[in-house]
This record gives sequence, structure tokens and C-alpha cells, in this order.
Amino acid sequence: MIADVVFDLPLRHPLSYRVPDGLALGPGQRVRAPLAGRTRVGIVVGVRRDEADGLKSLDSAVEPVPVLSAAMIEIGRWAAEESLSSLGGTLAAMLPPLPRGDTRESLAPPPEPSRAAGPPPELWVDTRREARLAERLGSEKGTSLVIAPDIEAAARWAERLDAARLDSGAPEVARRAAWFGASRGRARIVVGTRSALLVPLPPPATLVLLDEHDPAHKPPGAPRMHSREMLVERARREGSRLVLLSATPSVETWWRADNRHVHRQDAAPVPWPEVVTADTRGILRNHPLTLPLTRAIEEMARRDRPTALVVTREAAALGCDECGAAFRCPDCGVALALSRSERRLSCRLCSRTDPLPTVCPGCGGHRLSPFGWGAERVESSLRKRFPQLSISRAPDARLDPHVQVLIGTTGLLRGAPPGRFGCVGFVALDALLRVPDFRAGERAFAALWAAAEAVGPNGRVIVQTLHPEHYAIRAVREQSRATFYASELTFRAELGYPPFCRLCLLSIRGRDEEGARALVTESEGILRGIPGLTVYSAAARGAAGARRPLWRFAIKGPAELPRLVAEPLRRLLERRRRASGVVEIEMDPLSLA
DNA sequence: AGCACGCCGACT
DNA sequence: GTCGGCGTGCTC
Repeated sequence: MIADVVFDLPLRHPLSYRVPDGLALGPGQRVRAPLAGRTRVGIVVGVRRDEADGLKSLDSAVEPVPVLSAAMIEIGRWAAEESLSSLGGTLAAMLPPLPRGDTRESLAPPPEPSRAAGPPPELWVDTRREARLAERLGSEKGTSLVIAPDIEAAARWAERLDAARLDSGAPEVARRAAWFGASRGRARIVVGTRSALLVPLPPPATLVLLDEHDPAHKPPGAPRMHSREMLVERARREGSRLVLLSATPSVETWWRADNRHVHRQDAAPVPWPEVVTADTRGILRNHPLTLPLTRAIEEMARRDRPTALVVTREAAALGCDECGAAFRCPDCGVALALSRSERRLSCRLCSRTDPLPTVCPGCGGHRLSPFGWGAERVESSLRKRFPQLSISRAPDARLDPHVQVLIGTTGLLRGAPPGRFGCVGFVALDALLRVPDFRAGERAFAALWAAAEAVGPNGRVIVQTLHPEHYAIRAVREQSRATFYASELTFRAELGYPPFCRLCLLSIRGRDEEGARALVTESEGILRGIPGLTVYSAAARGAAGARRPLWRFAIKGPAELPRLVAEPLRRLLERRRRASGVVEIEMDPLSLA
């Protein structure tokens, strides 16, 4: 007997081993195998009756039963192909922890799912979506798998749903028990992060994705695919019900709902807070707060309600202080990225580069500045203005009920229950809108809407901006999602962004300038030979003359983009560490940064 | 990803 | 003469 085994290595094919007599093995089982002089854990993806002449023998099985069903391996294979990653590396990111020491566990083999066609995915956007989920899962038939964007959210939801945890925030023994318990159908609800996407569940299963729009669902590293896409594919293949939760879904998911591939439950209007804009003209030069926001902080302090001030990290784009316009790429519509050291503006998508301008082309204004109100500056200014208030910009101050003013990025609003804040102030929304990325508007909209939900109907959202009529602000003020998505989809369609195409990012880290250039030229040449692609020209990232120069370029193509580039780029991606450098590819990047 | 083999500069 | 630098290729 021969077992084909994949490892957490960038190998395109499984490696074959002799199965020792008496060892019963099946696909999805973890094994210890000799590899390059050491013992490593791999996962069996196939067993054959062939002669094992000349092959090394497997050492042992890690568990007496498979951890993955054949159906889950197939989803892993699909994800690996779509993301141009190895199967072994992809699967390794979605397995339960290894047993430690002597364990006396009762382990169930994984169930194979049904292959019946299921309902289309559902999208819940209304304000009561989370409360409704908690109610519904309690009475749902079968097992429910809830995927959270991060460990913190997983912990919160496991508590709320009285569910077992599969994420790495829980002790390993408990995670293993939850994994095999869910496989056996013993658990009613399990909660995890992306590492739990392949836990086998007996049908009928319900799959849930929390905060569908959250970029944490596709962090760097394996599996290099958005959890939403994994779950949509899984639900389609096994006929599971899939529920996507988000007040502000990704534009991609909204578009699918427009096209009836996702069933969107329309939300009736609910009592909504005041969303007011405050004009920052002439203010932000010296002070971060307009009068309305100053008043609001004072009022909230009197009413003993906390205020959150949302700031951005550092400026990455250039804007006009007079009219608020950002310098944008005329072809791509995204804000041009500012490089101070090289004194130029460049487009992250097409690599167009301009010298630093001195005059705003829109209004002729001469006061051009990067957006400069980070948390630190806002804090010191606030302490001077409100010496009697308790002010904090510590990330964990989110949970401290005594802090009266919290300063932080949009992360402050993550997981905030309704009414957590009396007021949320956006110190400079324009800085969010100017981020050099075509998803800047989407992220600003999500943050504004999250702020409105976090202050509740009796609270207030104050948006300091020079663009009070921007569609993202208008949509939140009017509690009208349709307003935002209609405008955003028009913008995406006109300039040819997702969901109307697929993007892919090629990063090249050269050993030196010469090596980087050689690899860039080679990969560009390969890609330009493929019909149907738009290959943007490459640009150097980071400081000039860096030891390891980083070049990057974007590729735009149709839905079958991964299959179009996989074969031509194979050699380049495989021969990883070469004299000249390393080539890496990222399909469907969430950010062009 | 490791790790081992293989071909060019400064040492006990 | 060797020790060791990393570039290249392989791992069943």
C-alpha cells in the first residue's frame, strides 16, 4: 500500500510512502513520515494499492481517525489552486492542534457531507442581526459553525452562544475536543476563526460568517483566501445553509445579492443617531477639534457617556487644505501615494509617478499637506483643552468604563455593543477617504456605519470633513445602504475594479537592485504574453536603495485569473530563493498597499 | 521551508 | 592545502 502525503511545504505534488503492515490509513489522516532526514507531520490525501518498492515507510499515524473528510480535502485543493499555494500549506493552516503527550481521547471519524443542493447564501444586514443569530442558532437543527474575524470575537461569541471553541485562543486540549466533537455531531454550535473553516460537520450544517466585510478574514499567510469565499464554496458543495452577517457587507457580496446569487434580507429603518458633519476648513492646521465636536465631548462628559475619537495612522496621501481634494490618479481614481523621501506621488495600481505639486489643480490653493492628525497629536492637544477629563489612547482602554475620551483608529469600533459610546467623532474622515486604495470609500463607509450602531439611537456621530456630501457620509446619515453601494458600484464598474474583474499582486524582493529588475522584467514579460490580462507596470516600494528592494505590480483579469497565470508563472514562483530574489503572488488582495 | 551538495576566497 | 561562504536543487 502506498499513501500520498502532503506537508506544510511549497511542493506542488504529494510525496509517496509505504504504508506499514497493520496500519489502517485513509485520506485526511495525519501521519508522521521521514522527510529529508527528519520526521515531519503530513496529511494523507490518497491511498493506493500499488507496490511500494523503494519508498520509505511512514512512521505512525498521529490519530487513529482522519481529521478531515475527503470533501474537506477537495475544498482545500480548490483553495490552493485558486490562491496559487501548495495543498499541504493550505491544509496545514486549517487543522486541529496536534495531541500532546499521553492522551486518552475518544475520536470520531469525520462525516462526509451530503451533496444535496442547498439554499443560496443569506446576507443579514439589519441592526438586530447578531441578536437574531443568537436566537436562531439555539433552535437550529444539526451543527452550526460560526467563523469570527479574530480570536477576541471568537471568545466573545463562544461565551454568548455557550459554544465550544476551535480557535487558537482556547487551550489545545479543548480545541481538539471541540474539533472531534463537532465531527461526531456532538456539538450544537462551534465557534472558530479561519483555522476552523474545514472542520467536518455532519449534515445538515449551518455555516456562519461574522462581520463578513472585515479584512481580518483574509490576513497574510495560509490559507491565502478570504474566509467568505471558502464558506461560499463549502456551502455550495455540501448544500449547507450559509449566513453572512454584516451591517456593511463587502461591495463584492452586495453585488452578488444584486444578482441573486446571495439572498439579502432587506432591513427596515430603525431609530438612528444624528450623524452631523463639521467643516474643518481652516481648523485642522492648528487644532484637531471643530466646535461641534468640542461641544459634544463636553456634553457627553456631563452626561457621563464616553466619547470615541477616530483618527488614522499616518498620512499616505497629499490633500489640499483649502478644498479638501486629494491628488488622485486620473486613470485609476485612487489617491496617489505620497513618498516624502523621494518627493513624489505615485499610483499604487498603475505606477504613474508625478513630482510633488505646489498648487491644487482644483482650487488653486497653495496649502497642500499630508494628513497629519495621528493619535498622539490628538491626545496631547485634547489634554490641554480638557485637563479634567480622563483621556486614553491605549488599545485596551476600550474596555475601561472610567475612560471618558478614547482615541484610536477605526479598530475602536470593533465589537462595540450598541450604546457603548455616547459619541463617536471622526477627527479627519478625509484622511480615511484619501487612503491610496480603491477600497478607501468602502472602509470609510463601514467605519461610519459602525460608529452609528455603536452610539445607538440616542448618541451622536460627528464627522469632521471638507466633503459633507460624500456618498459614504450621506448613506450613513440617511441610514441608506443602497445609496452607498449604488455609487460605489458605479465607480468600480467605470474604472474596472472588483467585483467587475479580479486583481492579483506580484511582489518581487530582489537580492539587489539588479536582481530585482531582472525578475521584474522576466515576470512582466511572461504575463504580457497572456491574452486577456492588464499588466500594470511595476514600481519600487519602500525607500530607494533599500538592501532588499521590493517591487510590486498589479494584474487585472477575468474570473479565471488564477488558472491563466498559474502555468506561465510556475517556474518563477517555485524556484523561490534564487540569486536574483523572491517572487510572491497574492490573489484578490484586499489592499494594494 | 530545511538541508545537503557544490564551487570560489582567507586561514590554522 | 582546508574551512566556509551561499547558490541551487531535492525532499517519497
